[in-house]
Amino acid sequence: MLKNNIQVKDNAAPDLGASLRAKRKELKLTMQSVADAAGLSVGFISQVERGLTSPSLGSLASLAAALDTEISSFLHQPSAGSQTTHEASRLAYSVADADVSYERLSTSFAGSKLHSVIVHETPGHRMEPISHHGEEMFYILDGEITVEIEGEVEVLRKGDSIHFESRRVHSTWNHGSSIASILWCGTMDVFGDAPAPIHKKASPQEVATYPTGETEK
Amino acid sequence: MLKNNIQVKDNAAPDLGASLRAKRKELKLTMQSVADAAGLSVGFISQVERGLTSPSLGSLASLAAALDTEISSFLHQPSAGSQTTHEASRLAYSVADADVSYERLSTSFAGSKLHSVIVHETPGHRMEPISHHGEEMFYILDGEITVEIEGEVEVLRKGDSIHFESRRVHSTWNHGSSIASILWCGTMDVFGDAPAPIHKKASPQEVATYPTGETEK
DNA sequence: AATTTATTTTTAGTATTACTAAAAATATGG
DNA sequence: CCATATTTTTAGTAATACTAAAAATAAATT
Repeated sequence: MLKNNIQVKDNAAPDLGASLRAKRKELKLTMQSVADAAGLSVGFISQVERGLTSPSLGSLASLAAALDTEISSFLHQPSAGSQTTHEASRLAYSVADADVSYERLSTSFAGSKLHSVIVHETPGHRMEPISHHGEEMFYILDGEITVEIEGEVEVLRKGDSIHFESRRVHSTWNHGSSIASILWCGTMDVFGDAPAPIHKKASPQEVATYPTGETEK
Repeated sequence: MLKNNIQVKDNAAPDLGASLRAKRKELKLTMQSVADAAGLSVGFISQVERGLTSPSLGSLASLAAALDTEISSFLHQPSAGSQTTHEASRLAYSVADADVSYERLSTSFAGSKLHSVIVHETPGHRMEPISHHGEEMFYILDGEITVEIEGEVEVLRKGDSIHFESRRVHSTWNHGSSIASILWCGTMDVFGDAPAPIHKKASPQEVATYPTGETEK
């Protein structure tokens, strides 16, 4: 008997079970209820949460749905991607605080309407909700962020993008543990080369509160 | 015998197989090579890519690794009317020839002026000189290209960018030995959602890189 | 054209494991 | 304490993930 098949085992998701459990606890749900909601058995939930077994994609999808969470949230991977930063000679400058730095990409010429910049955001940093004219696009070069547009929350990871009208109230949050680099492209003049009033209507508690003292690891 | 378990089936990921295939094609890899890299069999790859079976999480992880992509990229859930695109769930389509493929990033809504797309260019390929209205920006995600703008020649490598008025005659050339991936962003409607004639020839037939006549199940 | 050779699809079968149901264990609390 | 809710364990099966090899298709070569 040849036994040359490689054991990939639970290499898939480091602590998928733990994540599922954490989420369930966060929602204060019982195994029974999520089992029902997902059409699975309690015992199985227990096994999955403790990593004794790995759910199928279908079950994981049901599980994620029962927990009202995106399936990919449970599958963080140590990203084997390369990241050579040889984009030399671009000076990064920070405005206001040191949590964010910018690398300007676009130039400005007469009548230019297109602006682009790479934004580096430190872990935990939030971009306050804002609304203005024009439209914009993000492309995640590295790391991951949470984007909220008029209540809709999306998680963007490396390679993902989003395109929307700037007038819709939007905010971002680097929920990850590493710096997020976002390639921003839009029609609004973010550099102030031309007068462009940023209508900042940041209401105090308009945004959902993320940190509830949860001990995230 | 009770048969009350609901068939969630391939509800997990709408077109996970298609995504995997698209990514493989994009990297110009053969089933054999990814099978080897992932420690799986060719036949199985075939089955997975056509949605005949669903890989386990472990296998999916191996597969993602073999394709140098984050696992979550393949598991994007259909969220309500989002304008988000996720890597690998974006289907690349090629126009005219197979030397170039595109991954559309931007959507189009009323009055949208911003368009973005990722362009993959094979080594040696040239983009013919062109001039049109608007402005545009390149950002090199991978590989390197030579850009010529009104006689001025520039070499752009990973992480570099360029921004210019589209009316200036411009052309690009992948002088490197690997596929160049360029994030393109501009004000011209390259997708034809609105009337904007590009250098398009008489063949508006967009040939998907997929097998013609996919047998949908 | 044929005849290679590479690449993908199909087929059939097995070994793995995802999953269940029910019983033990552990906690919760009145 | 007792009663109930919740989680863990156990044992077994039904499903399917996966393989190996053959058939089919496509792509080169002569």
